[in-house]
Order: sequence, then C-alpha cells, then structure tokens
Amino acid sequence: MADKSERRADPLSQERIVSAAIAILDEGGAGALTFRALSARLATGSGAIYWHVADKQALLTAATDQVIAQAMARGGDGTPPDEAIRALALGVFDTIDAHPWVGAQLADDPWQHAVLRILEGVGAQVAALGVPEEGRFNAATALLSFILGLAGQYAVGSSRFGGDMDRATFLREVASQWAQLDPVEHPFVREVAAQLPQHDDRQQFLAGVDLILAGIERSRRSRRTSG
Amino acid sequence: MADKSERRADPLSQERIVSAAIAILDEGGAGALTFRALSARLATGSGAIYWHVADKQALLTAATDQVIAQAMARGGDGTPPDEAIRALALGVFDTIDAHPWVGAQLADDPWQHAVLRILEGVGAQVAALGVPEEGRFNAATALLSFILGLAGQYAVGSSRFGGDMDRATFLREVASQWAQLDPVEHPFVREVAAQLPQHDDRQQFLAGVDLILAGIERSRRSRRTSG
DNA sequence: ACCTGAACACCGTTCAAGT
DNA sequence: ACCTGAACACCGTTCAAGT
Repeated sequence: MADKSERRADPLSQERIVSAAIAILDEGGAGALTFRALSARLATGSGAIYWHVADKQALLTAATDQVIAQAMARGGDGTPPDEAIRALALGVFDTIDAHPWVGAQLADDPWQHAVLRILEGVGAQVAALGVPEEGRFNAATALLSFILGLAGQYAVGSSRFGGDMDRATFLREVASQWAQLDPVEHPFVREVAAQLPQHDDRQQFLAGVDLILAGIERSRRSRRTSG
Repeated sequence: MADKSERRADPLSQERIVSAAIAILDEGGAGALTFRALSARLATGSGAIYWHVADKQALLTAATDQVIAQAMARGGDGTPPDEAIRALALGVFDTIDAHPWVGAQLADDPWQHAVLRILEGVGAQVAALGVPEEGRFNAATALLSFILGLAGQYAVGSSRFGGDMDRATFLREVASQWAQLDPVEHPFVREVAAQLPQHDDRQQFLAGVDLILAGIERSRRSRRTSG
C-alpha cells in the first residue's frame, strides 16, 4: 500500500527533510511548501525540522541545489564545447520544466551554490571554446543570465496554468490577448503574437543560446584578427 | 513639516495606492509592503484598499508597470538601433538598480504588461536593425531574457546587502568565498573570483548585450549571404 | 541530542456594519 | 459608493517541556 508519508521509525535528517520538501514542491508548487505540510508528511512536529534546517530559505536553497546538482551531473565528455553548452543549457531548461519552482528559486538568490554550479559548467566550456581569460567571465555570465532569464520565464508560464490547461492552449490565449493590444503602442508585440501559438519553447531557447554563441565566436575572431 | 502619510482629506484611488506602495517598496524592499503598512501610510482602513485594488499581486503588477513605463518613456529617437538597444537595456538596468524589488517582480510574472513594454521596445529596434520578420521574435526574446536575467541577478545582490555594506565590499566578500571553493569541482569560478572585485556591473551588462547584438548581426549576415 | 506542539507575532483577505 | 476595523484562516519561527 503506497503511503506518501514516511515511517516515523527512521530519524529525521537534513536529507530526508530536503527530499520531502522537493516532493511537496513538485506536487503543489512553491505555495504548497509549509512547515506544517512538511512536518505532517514527515510525521513529526513542526519544530523538529528546525533542529536540522536553519529556516525556510535554507531549505529552499538546499532543495534547489540538490535538483541542479543532479542536472549538472549529466556531463557531456568528449563533445565539442558548443555542443556541450547547448546540452548543459537544455539540461537546466528541462530541469526547470520538471520542477518549475526551481526557476523562481534560482532567480531569487543568484549567489546560491546551484547558480555557481551552472556558472562553473558554462565557464569550463567557454574556456574550451578558446575564449581568452579576460573575456570568459563576461561570456559565461551572459550565457548564465540568458539561461536563468528565459528558463524562469518559461517556468512561470508553465506552472501557473499547469492544472487548468496545457501549454498550447495557454499560448493561444496569450496570443489573442497580444493581438488585441493598441497597434500604435505595441506594433511589435502584435506582429509577434501570430508566431506565438506555433512556437516551440525549446527551439526558442536554443536559438537564444546559438545567438550568444555566435556573438562569442565573432568577438573571439575579431580579437584574434586585430591582436 | 514633512509628513510621509497622506492627508486623509483626499479620497483613495488606484493611483494614490500604487504611489504609496512604490514608496514603501523603495524604502523597505518587497518585505515591507503589507496592507497594514499601506493603510497606515494612507491613513485608511486596511479593507478600504480592496475597493480599488483586487489583491496584493495586482498591486505589485501595477507598481511595476508604472516604474517600467517611466523608464521606457525615455525613447532615443534618431539614434541607430544598436545604440538604442544599449540605451534601453541600460535604462532597465538602472531602473532595477533604483528599485530593486522590480527585478524580482519582473521575473515573477513574465506575462505582465511591464515585460511587454520592454519586449516592445527591444523588438522595434531589432526590426530597425534589419532582422527579417521570422528572426525577430527569437532575437528580441533573447535580449529580453538576458536583460531580465542579469538585471534580476544584480538587483538581489545590491538590495540584500544594501544596508550593511556597499557593492564593492560585498563583491570582495563573495570573491573570497569563491576563492575558497574546491579547486577540482570549481576551477572556473575560482579563476573568475579574481576578476570579481574590480568588475563593473554596468560594463558587464553592456558586454552581454553586445555579445547578443554581435550574434544577431552575424546570423543576419550569414542569412543574407546564403539566401 | 533530538523531538513535541502550543504559543507568538505576524500575514492577506473578507465582511458586517457604518457613512 | 466608499470606507472601517474586527475577525478568519493562515503563515514562519520560538521555546518550555518532554524523552
């Protein structure tokens, strides 16, 4: 018989608490994670959790770190750096797709370890790409910011209407809203509304990554030519 | 005699409520905005606010929209499109610098009007840049995602330690933390830590914008060459 | 050392009652 | 039509008391 709550027998630990938190977040979103829900699932008192975890912020950080660490572990050895960057970016994208609360959490604290993990992965490949040391920080943070920005954007859209409708229906609805905007004030958004329903989030995400990679390649070449 | 609270005489209105909310957010950050603080400043009952504003989310959206609308109003007419994009991006950056809560709010709801305003501004310039219609959406959202991503990142760092220390001290502290990371697991972040203290956020932000602009230019050329 | 669970100081939101 | 302010249903966090 499946029982969501854990047996009271085994003692509490950071690890068990974080796992339970991730399960609650995946099932109900960021709003569902409360210390009361958590202690109920763990069959313990709400105060007990504070013996193992400093506070809710620390819990969210730990949960995010675990999820991102798993995503980063899938390292592409032997693949060319630009391919590796695409794979890494898609890995983050798919992770946020599977755990939408991670998007907001990454944006909420850019100095947390999970973000450093992504920066490390991106930076290593930027270096492998041949970018000289002075340019690596800017190139890596540009990629990082884009990844966090678009992935977070996608996360909200997908999670907000996750229950009521699917992504396609949601996009069609947004498109019809955009199409009704003031033509004088929003000509571009209106024009782009037509592309919205049939657009593919992953494809758009990759197109952005490729744009930045092209920019990196271009500035690398001009530097070599002029230097 | 300066009095922060408004005179009870004038009637409540959406506009007065939003202005008061912005003032509270600017002074105390996102955590300071409560309906109790708001009603105290407006010298009214907490329930009265609900007659003019649907809920807290709507209030935050309206506040963000007003701040971003002001930033977008400074339109650079007559400047070349790439310059206009840089100016526009910096405008958003500086706005978030002045109102750090805007960063989180923009990331929190990517479909709100404030985000559309930015997308509209970016998209118009992307079109002026000569990008063909099929490529504009991807190019504009790439720029948008980068702007929201890095600006949000900066906002958190600057606001979190706004009271205790200045940005330079904060960066020096982060750098020394990064320098102590495991060399095997985080070689890149450790390398980059050395650049952190003397780096300029605005410069890094512009470098990222330029990278994407270079990528847009490159794919525009290759398309023309191959087409 | 670890856990319990009532209690505290907050929230956003509602709503009967006023003007 | 607009405003009041107590009340409700929640939060995160603390802490005396247990084992």
